[in-house]
Amino acid sequence: MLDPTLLLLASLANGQKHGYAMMTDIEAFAGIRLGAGTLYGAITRAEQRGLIEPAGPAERRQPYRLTPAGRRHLQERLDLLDRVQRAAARRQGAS
Amino acid sequence: MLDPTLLLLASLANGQKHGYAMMTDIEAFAGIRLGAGTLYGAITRAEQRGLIEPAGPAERRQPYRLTPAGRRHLQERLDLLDRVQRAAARRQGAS
DNA sequence: GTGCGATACTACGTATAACGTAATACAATG
DNA sequence: CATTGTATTACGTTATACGTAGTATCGCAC
Repeated sequence: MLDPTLLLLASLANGQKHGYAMMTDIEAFAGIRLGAGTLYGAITRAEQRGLIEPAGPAERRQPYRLTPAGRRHLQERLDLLDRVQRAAARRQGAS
Repeated sequence: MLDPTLLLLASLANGQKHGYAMMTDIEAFAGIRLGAGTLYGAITRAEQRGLIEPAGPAERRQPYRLTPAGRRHLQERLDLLDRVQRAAARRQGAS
């Protein structure tokens, strides 16, 4: 539907969060409930790609924050999203 | 990256097109070049889901058009995209 | 009229990742 | 002290994104 990675990055744009907090946050701001498998999978991959990083050592829960690369990546995605959304909406409206 | 289905529906919002035309159109308006496998796979699935339908019989090339359901689906996606984009952009800007 | 690139689509195989679910554990609340 | 919410890991399945190769037709140049 919508790239979980984007949702995750968007959630962290706000400040650091741990996985479960991202889950509820994403549900609140996007209306999309990511399952555990989807979310934590995406987190692991985003960390491997250097888009997010652990913020402090893990206890019971592991907070993450955006890296500079992650913030750049998010911005690029958002710009693309905006371009596509506008182009498509123009067509929908007009046709 | 961005759901091929959305791109395909957006491309058809403009008027009916066959596969290859969608490919070049999508590249032009979104800057995303979908490979043959991705595009025609998405077309087949979109047709099965009743989002698009063949516009006339196939000769060498098969044009498709949006169904009403497809147009509705596109609109919903675009609304969602817009909401998420705005929410995330606000966070990026502020934070 | 032949060669060649663009058009148009089909048919693969592979890899990834989305998704659901179950399991675990601790924390808080009644 | 039992139940619900928090927080994460583990795992199997399935869908699908993606690339590539193959086929065929078309149009244009030479």
